[in-house]
Amino acid sequence: MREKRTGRVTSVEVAAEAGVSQATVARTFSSPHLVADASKEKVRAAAERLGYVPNAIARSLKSQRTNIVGAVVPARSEYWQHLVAEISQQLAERGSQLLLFTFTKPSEVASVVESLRQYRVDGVLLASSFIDNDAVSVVSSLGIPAVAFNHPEALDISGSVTVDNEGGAALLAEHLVETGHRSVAFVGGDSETGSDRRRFKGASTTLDRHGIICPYIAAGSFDYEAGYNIAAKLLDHFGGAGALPDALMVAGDELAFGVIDGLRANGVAVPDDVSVTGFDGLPQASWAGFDITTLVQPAEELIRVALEQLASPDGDGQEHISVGGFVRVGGSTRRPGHTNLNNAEGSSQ
Amino acid sequence: MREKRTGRVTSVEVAAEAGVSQATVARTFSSPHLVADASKEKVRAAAERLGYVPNAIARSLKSQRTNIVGAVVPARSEYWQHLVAEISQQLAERGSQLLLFTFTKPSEVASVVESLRQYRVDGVLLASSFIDNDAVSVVSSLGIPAVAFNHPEALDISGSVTVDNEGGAALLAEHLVETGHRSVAFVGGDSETGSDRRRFKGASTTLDRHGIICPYIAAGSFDYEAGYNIAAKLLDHFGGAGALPDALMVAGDELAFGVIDGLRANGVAVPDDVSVTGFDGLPQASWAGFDITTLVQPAEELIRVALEQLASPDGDGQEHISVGGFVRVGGSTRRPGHTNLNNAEGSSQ
DNA sequence: GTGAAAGCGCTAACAA
DNA sequence: TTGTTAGCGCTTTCAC
Repeated sequence: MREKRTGRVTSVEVAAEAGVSQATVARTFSSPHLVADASKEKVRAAAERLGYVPNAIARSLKSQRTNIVGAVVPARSEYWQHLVAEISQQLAERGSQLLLFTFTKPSEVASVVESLRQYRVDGVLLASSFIDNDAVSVVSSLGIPAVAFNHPEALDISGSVTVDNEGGAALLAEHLVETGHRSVAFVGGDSETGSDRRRFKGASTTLDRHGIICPYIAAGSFDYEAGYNIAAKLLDHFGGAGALPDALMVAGDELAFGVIDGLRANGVAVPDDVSVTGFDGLPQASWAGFDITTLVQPAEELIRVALEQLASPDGDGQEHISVGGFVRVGGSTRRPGHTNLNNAEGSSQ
Repeated sequence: MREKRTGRVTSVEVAAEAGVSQATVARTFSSPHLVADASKEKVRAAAERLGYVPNAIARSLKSQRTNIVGAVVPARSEYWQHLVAEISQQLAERGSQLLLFTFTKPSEVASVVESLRQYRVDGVLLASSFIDNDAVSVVSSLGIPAVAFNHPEALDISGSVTVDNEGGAALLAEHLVETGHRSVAFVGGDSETGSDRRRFKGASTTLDRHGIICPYIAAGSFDYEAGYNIAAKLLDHFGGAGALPDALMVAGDELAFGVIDGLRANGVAVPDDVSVTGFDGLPQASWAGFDITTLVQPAEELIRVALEQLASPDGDGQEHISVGGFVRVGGSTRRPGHTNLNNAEGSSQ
């Protein structure tokens, strides 16, 4: 018959039970090295008997550190779901907790920020491709360290960590050129976002250097639906499957999934009629059904760098870090030697 | 030149600035109806001027409510990523925050529980198909309300909310029978989990009633990889594509994605050679590439019920609620009139 | 309607 | 090494 009075056991009660002062109990749990082994033993035993657990809320109030990091991310994004898993894991390793906020419309971000302030989180990770600069500046004006993810525009507002969008897109473009693609179009997500612009820039600049002009076509957003819907329009635009460019560079993996499915639904073969590349390196990108050539963002490293920036002696760490990704070659793009390039005769339809 | 001293403005300072007592400031933010309009006005203005935000940590310490709900979920699961988005949204509507914990191995759950205790969350949502009863009982012995998700076995330990696994699988089985399928095999995920067992039970019982014996084949886990890998073994087991049953009922959507991709990689056409059903109703299940027939779990309702249970006057709400799902018919199963049933001659390979 | 005062459970000087 | 003593910033009686 243990008498674990569910929940509200305090250090005072443990102290009484153990026959020591409350301070000794506190120290046993927060700085054990300051307590004699004998006392520690008594305290631990008493705590065990009573079912005592230190109250992190009280600790936070006193120490001004919550060990909680907030993250503000879009609710329905394969990319962010992927990152959240990584964030959560790394935070756990560092002994911190993740307070997660999701939004479906950027306008919801404002109220989220309010909660973040109230909870005095130690830092905030912002999915800021989708968050306007106003929100970012509000967050960092709170005095809580913030790091914007994929949003180097946040200059002078907060730190930021970004995959090298421009460089990554350039790598993909190079790969396409090397594998014999001579005409390429870029399918963007949300042209308001920096990621989209930079990826297009990296792609078009590189292709331009090879004498290829790369048009930008907007899908409107980064989700599957948008990709699926743009596929038919793409066919219209180019005048049929036979007239498609050699390759489509799509701004994000999830969007690319939609583009591929949309094309296939319209009888276009990928990669035989057209090669498709993605961007992100999601786990699903490696699934056999898609198996897309994509730029893999080093998620583990990105998050690690971001968390280090949050933890760094506050304020000055206003750095803007860019991390390189690498190309993963999948089956959604043709290899050299592959025939069937549309430019020749037009084999399909 | 506002003088928002980033962060640490307290109600005392606001009180001084507004020329009222600290208590009035506090009331203005926590129970405004107790404060005269005139005072409220002064306080609000002063707060605005100073950039004051109530400290939720202090509030929690005093009020013994954190307005934080914890969720413990597997890190890499499409299903749980889907639910987390929903949980987060609904919590926001209720003015609560989500403290998210992920685990890759069930053994990690223990340490998570420790954090949960320390943070005195108001309640915990447990992804307990993957969590052993020990962990569940530890959580609920904390005195914090817990609700187990898809784990009705948690009887007498905590409340639970579950989709009607057995009934759902039965619906799918009925659908298969109605659409002319005469031989069916069940591909399970983790046979240790209740969801898996119940789904198989619902399927096999129903099929049995129609004179169909349904073998159980274990993929080992619920992820894509497991599904992909089991496909080849399935072919071995049955002796080639032509010998496959009319339909495969797969225990979860993500697993089904893998099975389908694996089958296709082996030259098996879905649904022409074999129909495949899933279970969960993930957004990806509707993607054109898969478009699977599946049992849709009413996520919104499941979460709503779970949160209500957490919020209910504590303790007694030890209910075990089951919510029905519905069949979404996709293109991964054959319709009546469709030819090509293997049983006839064996058309493929 | 408002203020004074007593904590919530802990941490962190400071003494002993 | 341990105990004593202030608070951290808020909520909430209890008077006025």
